[in-house]
Amino acid sequence: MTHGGTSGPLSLASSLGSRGGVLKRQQPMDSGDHHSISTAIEFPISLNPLIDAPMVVEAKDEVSNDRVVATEMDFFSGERKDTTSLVEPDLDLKVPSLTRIKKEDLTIQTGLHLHTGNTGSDQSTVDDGLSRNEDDEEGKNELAAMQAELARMNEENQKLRGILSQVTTNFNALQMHLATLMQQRSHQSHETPQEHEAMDVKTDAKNDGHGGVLVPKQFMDLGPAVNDVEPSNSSTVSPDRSASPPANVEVGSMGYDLHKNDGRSTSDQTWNPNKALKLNPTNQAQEATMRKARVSVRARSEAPMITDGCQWRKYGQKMAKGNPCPKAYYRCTMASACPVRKQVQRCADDRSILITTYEGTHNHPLPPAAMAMASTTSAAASMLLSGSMWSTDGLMNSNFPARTTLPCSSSVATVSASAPFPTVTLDLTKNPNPLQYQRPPTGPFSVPFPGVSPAFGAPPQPPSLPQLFGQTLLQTSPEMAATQFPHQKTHLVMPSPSTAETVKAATAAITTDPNFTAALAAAIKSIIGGNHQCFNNNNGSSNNVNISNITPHKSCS
DNA sequence: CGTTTTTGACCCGCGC
DNA sequence: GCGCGGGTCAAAAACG
Repeated sequence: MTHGGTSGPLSLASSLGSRGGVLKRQQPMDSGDHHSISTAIEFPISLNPLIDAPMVVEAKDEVSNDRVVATEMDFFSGERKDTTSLVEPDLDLKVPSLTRIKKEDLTIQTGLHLHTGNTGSDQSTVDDGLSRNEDDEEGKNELAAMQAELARMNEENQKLRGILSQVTTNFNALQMHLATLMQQRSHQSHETPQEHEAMDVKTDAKNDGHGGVLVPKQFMDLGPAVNDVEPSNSSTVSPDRSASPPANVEVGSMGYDLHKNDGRSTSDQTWNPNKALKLNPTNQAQEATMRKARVSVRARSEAPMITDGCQWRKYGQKMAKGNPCPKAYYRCTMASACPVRKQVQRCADDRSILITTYEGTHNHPLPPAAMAMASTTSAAASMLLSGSMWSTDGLMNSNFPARTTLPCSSSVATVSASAPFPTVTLDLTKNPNPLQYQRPPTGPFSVPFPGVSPAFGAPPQPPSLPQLFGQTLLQTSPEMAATQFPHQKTHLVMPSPSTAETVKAATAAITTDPNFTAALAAAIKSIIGGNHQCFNNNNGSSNNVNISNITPHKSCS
């Protein structure tokens, strides 16, 4: 199970601040017959209502580092199965079932010295009255110490209850909010279909279990839910790739073939866009266009494929007309029936440029390293959605030139009406002033970034999409726009390079910079947001990418 | 032995 | 209707 939830783990750090770190308290270990017991209670808070994992309170023997006791808490029932009564008999923690507990968010360690009863062979050799009296004295002192410790533990438990109460309150508030949204959705069910779709996106974005990425329900809400009708041969899915989509993720008619059963591997069994389209003929054109919405990434890479954090299976290869390099077709295998595909092809004019085109939206939780792609597809959806605004400006019409720049003064984007599919092209191969993107003193290749390979900077390591796009959230509905402007093609092109080396360095630098991802996302959104704003350097960032001098480029076939 | 890749065949949309 | 090209399927081969 991947942790996450739309809002991510609820940090309890602030609520613990008043304790000044007391929650993480540990007494020094004793030697001999005293074992230091530390109890760690770990709290990850997930808002995913599908997750109902019990909290586990563990007590560890820090001498042997073995787990000696474990307490399992069922938050729903409040039931506790434990052997930790010696440590804290009054522990009575209740957390709603929708709350999940995890390590990183809260660690409560309590040191407790317990007499094991095994005094050791050397101690057993002492057998005079004085020693017994001393032992009695020691025993009383130890008992008093234990009682004091228990009292202190009780006090700490009170504080823990307070924390959990706060967690519960937060959860209830979020649950109320969700219920409100659902209620609003039901109230709007009588409104126009477009409004309904928009509501779907909003609601699902909060409830998709995508580990913080709000992925629009692109291509997913046009058919039966996957938990209503499962593929008949799902048992053939391999274990590591058979992770079912979240139960509330609807895998619609878009490519989900519920009838095919030829014993082939998962994706082959379940994906058949042609059959899927036939399931709902009235939406054929719309769905076809939707699925064709694409995000294309141009990046210099010697590697055969960009590292984007997802698992892919190659299902085809074709020689494309006008390009001596074959085009490879990949399908996401991180979950069964994931509709996401990508095409990888080298540029005919510059073989060092790798063109990766993504299509679709994942129907499963994504690892942090893979969130960028989902964000990218969402960004593409935003682009397409904003096409309506271009349309109102008169940009999108039958006389639209094959390649046109947006009216922004700096040629922010080019739009191609010749493209068969709505495609957003991000060109990361060009850069006029690479030095500005380097990050002294650590340099461009040592920037820590979640999900980024440490070896990223070492050529010929391919750039990774997490570095390229970060984890930006773009919450839009792609359906309408994709159908409205099926021939829309937008290019975001970095300015021209000076040398190959500087371009490589710049690419590596900007793509390792989280600020770049934010800047890029903001740029995309500003383009498509219809306000036609030029990209500005973000004052708050030292490594923002200046993409204001975007120029059209010669696209590779 | 299960999974992935390869690769020729097939399907479909589009233009003529 | 036919041919072309893009995209996908699926059997076989390769791989680990």
